[in-house]
Amino acid sequence: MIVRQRHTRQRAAIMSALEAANHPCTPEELLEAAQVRVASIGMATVYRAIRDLSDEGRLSAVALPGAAPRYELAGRGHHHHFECAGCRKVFHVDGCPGDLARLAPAGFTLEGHEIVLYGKCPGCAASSKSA
Amino acid sequence: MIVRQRHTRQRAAIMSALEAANHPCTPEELLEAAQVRVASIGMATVYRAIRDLSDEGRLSAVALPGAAPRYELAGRGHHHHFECAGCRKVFHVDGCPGDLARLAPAGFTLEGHEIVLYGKCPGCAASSKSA
DNA sequence: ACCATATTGAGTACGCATTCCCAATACGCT
DNA sequence: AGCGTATTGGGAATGCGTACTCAATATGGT
Repeated sequence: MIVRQRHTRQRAAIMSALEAANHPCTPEELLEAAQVRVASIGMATVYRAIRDLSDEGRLSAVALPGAAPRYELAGRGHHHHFECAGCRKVFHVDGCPGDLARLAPAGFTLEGHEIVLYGKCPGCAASSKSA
Repeated sequence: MIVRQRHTRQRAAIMSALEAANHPCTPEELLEAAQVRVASIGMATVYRAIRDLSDEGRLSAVALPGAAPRYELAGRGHHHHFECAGCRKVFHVDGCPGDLARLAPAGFTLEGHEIVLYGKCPGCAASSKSA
């Protein structure tokens, strides 16, 4: 018989870190969050988990302009992201303006789109006021 | 007297390559295009020109998700971009849906946004049909 | 509990884009 | 034309994110 994949504390720690965070995380963020549960966990394990979980379709990558990719739980449906200019954290945005096809120049076939909002998250907006 | 900056064939070649291309270019693209005019030009010069011209405000960087930054002539006003899934070239998109503030979650301050369209440019749409 | 083997952790290696280094060269003011 | 100096070219060096190596360990079916 072929053993495909084992359930390890490390992978569980990474998945629950991602669930708890509720926002797309960098590998670095995942490492720190997972270390709370499994102190000895290393970067290589985080990257392997990201690769394997992505292959299984349980994780999806979020590419952002000029930033390292983040990872979020898959199955959230079409949505976009908000990057805070203060803490650089990335949050989910549930709406979509739709109807972007009219923006595409003539002759271009539109297959998809990405929208990224920039600004301050509630925490950073508050601290920049008090500063 | 302080000599600030000299006009060199290299910098002129890079600027005119950018004007001729009429789309945001990678440093690599700029190198190749500039080599048509100044055969001996090297990457270091391209990167220096990008830095200096950006500092002067004549060039602006275009960051795209999961792709190396492109550079375009500054002063084009608010616009977005279209990345071809075939040739990976990036094109200008002149419209903007506007009114993205309502997408931002409650408590978030919106300061800017980026929209990237994906699909096929006219050339790649044609070649994928014939293939 | 045993054992075959998938997984881990730490360091090392890698790929890529970008910058540095420095002697040779080109610019442009006089 | 002469000269001081900014610029060039190209190879080497850097920084960063990510993948590999391999001995030690943990997992889970029996």
